[in-house]
Amino acid sequence: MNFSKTTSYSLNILSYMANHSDENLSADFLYSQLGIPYQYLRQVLTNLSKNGFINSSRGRKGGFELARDASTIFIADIIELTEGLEGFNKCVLGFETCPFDNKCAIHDLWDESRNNILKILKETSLANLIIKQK
Amino acid sequence: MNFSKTTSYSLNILSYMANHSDENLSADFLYSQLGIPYQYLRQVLTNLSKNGFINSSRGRKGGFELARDASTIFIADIIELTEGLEGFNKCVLGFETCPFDNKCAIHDLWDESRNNILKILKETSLANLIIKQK
DNA sequence: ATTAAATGCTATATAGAGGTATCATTTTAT
DNA sequence: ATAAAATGATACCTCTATATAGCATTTAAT
Ligand code: SF4
Ligand code: SF4
Repeated sequence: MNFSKTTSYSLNILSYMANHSDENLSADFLYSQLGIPYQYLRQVLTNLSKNGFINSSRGRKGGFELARDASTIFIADIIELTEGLEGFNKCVLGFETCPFDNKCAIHDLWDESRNNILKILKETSLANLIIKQK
Repeated sequence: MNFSKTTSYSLNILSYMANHSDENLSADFLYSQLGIPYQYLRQVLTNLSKNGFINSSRGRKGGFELARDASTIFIADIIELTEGLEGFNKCVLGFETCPFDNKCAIHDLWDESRNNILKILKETSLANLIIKQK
């Protein structure tokens, strides 16, 4: 009942970048700032780059930066990339076909909570996120 | 962002049992009713048995049944056993130490949603769950 | 007593997420 | 030109959740 590490890493990286826009950040530097294992960090950066969240520049003085304005990148977009949002559409009890006649006692309550969360994820951008960052 | 299969299987099994209390259900029969891989089902049943959720009887006509009244077994108890509830206490972005000065824009909203879910899980018993079962 | 039907136990296999290691390529500083 | 500092690409390792297999033990029916 949590996002994957890859998702968390991605959110971590992007929110950091949003707070340091206009700066070109190398994997080496990001490694020193965030606690993400270096080689895995590299892979995540490649993934974010290939999918249009960040731009990369090679060679000495190369690095990464946000590809678009932080206000246009939403948390849900990132999660969609890293692990998908399908989980939010599944039965909480994990049933493929619901065995209950109408609905079980938990169905609607769960649905509501889940929709609340989805709403948050879809409406919160990286720009919203960093407003109060140190 | 979902419960583990083991959690879902456990919930599946126990809610079925709650709806068939007083009946002694064999692994073989449960296998025919629920879609859980047989050998894994056996392991999950053993786990539930060892942890006091169900009682087992061996030999011919053996099987499993709820160890206590369905109204005393809460969803949260089951999840606590199978995967723990620690996930509900973690930062949504997966940060070990929060990099934000006060809170990020998502913190409180997330907290609220998460508490709602926890509340549901803690207040809903197997008895509540099956009220409308087929 | 014997057999069949059940759980108890435990070893092993599989798949996927997470993590590591290397070499190739590009760019900049000297 | 050469070396250094960076990303691109890819192969492999490891760990855990999930799944499979088989033998041991218990109980009930005959
Ligand atoms: S009613 Fe309950 S069991 Fe059925 S799909 Fe909804 S949450 Fe799942
Ligand atoms: S403020 Fe945001 S980043 Fe910090 S702990 Fe809360 S959710 Fe995580």
